[in-house]
Amino acid sequence: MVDTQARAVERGPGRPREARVTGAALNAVVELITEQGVAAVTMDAVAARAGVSKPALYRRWPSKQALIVAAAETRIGPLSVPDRGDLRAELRDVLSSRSASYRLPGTDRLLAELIGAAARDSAVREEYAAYADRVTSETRIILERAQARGEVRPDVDIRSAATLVAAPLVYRLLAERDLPDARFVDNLVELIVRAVTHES
Amino acid sequence: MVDTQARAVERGPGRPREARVTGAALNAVVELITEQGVAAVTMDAVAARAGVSKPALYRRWPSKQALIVAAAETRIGPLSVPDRGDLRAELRDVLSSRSASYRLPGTDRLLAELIGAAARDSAVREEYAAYADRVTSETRIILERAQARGEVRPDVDIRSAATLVAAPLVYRLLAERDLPDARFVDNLVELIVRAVTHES
DNA sequence: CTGATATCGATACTTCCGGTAACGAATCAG
DNA sequence: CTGATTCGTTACCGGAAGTATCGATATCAG
Repeated sequence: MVDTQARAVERGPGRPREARVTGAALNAVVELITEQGVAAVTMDAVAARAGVSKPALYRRWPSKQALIVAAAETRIGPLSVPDRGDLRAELRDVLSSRSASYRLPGTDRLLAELIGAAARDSAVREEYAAYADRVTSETRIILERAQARGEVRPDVDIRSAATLVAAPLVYRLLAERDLPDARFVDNLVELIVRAVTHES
Repeated sequence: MVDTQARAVERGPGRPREARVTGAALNAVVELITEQGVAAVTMDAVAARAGVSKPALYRRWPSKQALIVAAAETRIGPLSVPDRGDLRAELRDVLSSRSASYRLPGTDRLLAELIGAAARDSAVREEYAAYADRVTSETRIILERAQARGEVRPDVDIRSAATLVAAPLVYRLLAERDLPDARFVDNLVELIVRAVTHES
């Protein structure tokens, strides 16, 4: 990840890492988790599926959990949030995009495993926190822009509101064990807009 | 849990289960997870800490994950929701109570492990789904009562709104890695009330 | 071209942990 | 008393995470 890119740039001595290995491994994780569930994701299975040796995996990621975090990031990365000058439209954009990611098969298990891994290992936890922050920052940006425009009431606490926007999709997926569909997104947008703006 | 109570009532032949074992095991799980983290919760460690044998654990819970689910339920069980005739007050009640539970040390790790375990094992998943449903039902009840009173707009979708209420606390705890404090609860209550009622 | 370095795949290994089996002792119902 | 089920103790099995070592290969510095 960061390590890989840095090494690819600085180009120290020795045989360079084969680019094929990294991609194949991340793919294998997603495939295994989608087809057979989290329990099937063993390092041996990932190595076999990717056509790669186990030590090659450990040269790239310090643990299985770190590998899973990296795989998750290929699925649910940060989004770009174009400024459309309209809170409702931007909320609909970001929530629709994210709910589409969440509806991909296997994403629920990937996310659940991510949370579990973060609880286990402190190194993974920090990486996960940074990732989560990156993911939620766009929501915060949308709200801040709208507040600057006067569309969002000045007394609204942006951080609380950002949590209110980001949380329901994940909760619907992981706690309520259901897919966040378009109707749910519509309902959320209306509720949130009413919560943070001056509309009646 | 259910199994234990049923057996304690029907009283079949044979040596009865020692009540001490169940409680000591659940305590040990919470203590271990709080003091040393999830990784320290091995069945051997739980047995040792509880002064109990490993087979005694497996006579009560079919797997380690089931044991953790049971331990979690002792921490974050369902709440009673007295009808106070006022949406804002009832929301404040339920969110304050729940955020107090979440602030107990170790609850974050317990919850994260719960989600991870649900992703791994289908039996645990169903048990967890039932538990989650129990937990969120009170929120739904509050909203339905308020809608019947006319306090909540008739066009509000109760299920979506219930998710909007239940999700932020957990999200703040697990994704944003921060404790849901009283100020956050206040902010949420105001945002949600504005979202679902006729107030401007 | 040469030597140093770091990768590759393959294999074997250690270690830890979840879960089970087998025991004798204890405690109930009938 | 008899049969059933629990208890704790101990030992064991199997799987999976992570490491070590190997010869072979690829790149860089000089």
